[in-house]
Amino acid sequence: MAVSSVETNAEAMCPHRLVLEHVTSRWGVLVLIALLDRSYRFSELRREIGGFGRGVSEKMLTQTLQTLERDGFVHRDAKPVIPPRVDYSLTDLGREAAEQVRRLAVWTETRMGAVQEAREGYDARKRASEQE
Amino acid sequence: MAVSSVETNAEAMCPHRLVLEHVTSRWGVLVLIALLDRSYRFSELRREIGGFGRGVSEKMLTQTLQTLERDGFVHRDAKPVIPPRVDYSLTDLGREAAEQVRRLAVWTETRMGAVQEAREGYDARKRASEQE
DNA sequence: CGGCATCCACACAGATACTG
DNA sequence: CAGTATCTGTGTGGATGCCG
Repeated sequence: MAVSSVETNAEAMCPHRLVLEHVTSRWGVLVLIALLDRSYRFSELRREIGGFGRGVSEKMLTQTLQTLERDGFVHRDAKPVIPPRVDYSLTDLGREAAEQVRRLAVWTETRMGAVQEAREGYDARKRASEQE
Repeated sequence: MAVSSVETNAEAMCPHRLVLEHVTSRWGVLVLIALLDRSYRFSELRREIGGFGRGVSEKMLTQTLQTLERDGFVHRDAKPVIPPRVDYSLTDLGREAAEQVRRLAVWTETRMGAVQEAREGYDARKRASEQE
């Protein structure tokens, strides 16, 4: 069973581009950054990531974690207890990736002002040309 | 008109997370990296990105470029000639982002071996547990 | 609790056809 | 050439039910 059909189709692509897509995927980014702080349990992680606005669905988080685990970025520690307890953490490989991703995220935050400004200019120019 | 409805819905999110999604989006990543080398024309960029496997659809490239332009990462230079000629290049802001993204892409390439290894282990363990 | 399987709705990606 | 408009397949994600 393939993780998802989009990947099955893309199996012919250069493999590193696929890994890059996993790391930069919508939820992959957030999972990696969260796990950089500490290990998380499944539901904990879900709350952390979806702490505001829209959250991850259970299905998407599962899928994201499985993909990242398969690529060797995330370690899954399932403890055979009742009730079940599963902890997710970064591997060394995953930590390297996560640090790069976090750097990008931090940069984004510091540059938000410039982005906002650019958007206002863009929108203004667009409005002006529409009602000429 | 919003760029896309997913963004309209996410308008309530922390804005920097949206920008991060633009930068790390499927085609955004590739566009930024390509433009780091030099400026490209529309079709040129399309060929460069889809040079193998699957490419970008015209629509998605348009959409990606418009989003990145609005965020102030990409500069669009449309020359009023026949036939039309439009050149895309990075702004200073976009160059900063693109360099981060490229670093991540390069890291991914150098680490492909480890990822492949991790995957084989994962798949082997999975097969073993399935047919127990 | 931490999943997996299924169904369903819908947004999005992509192909196609068309325009300035 | 560089788009826009439109249509359709598919991926995404919610809801639900079930299991270890």
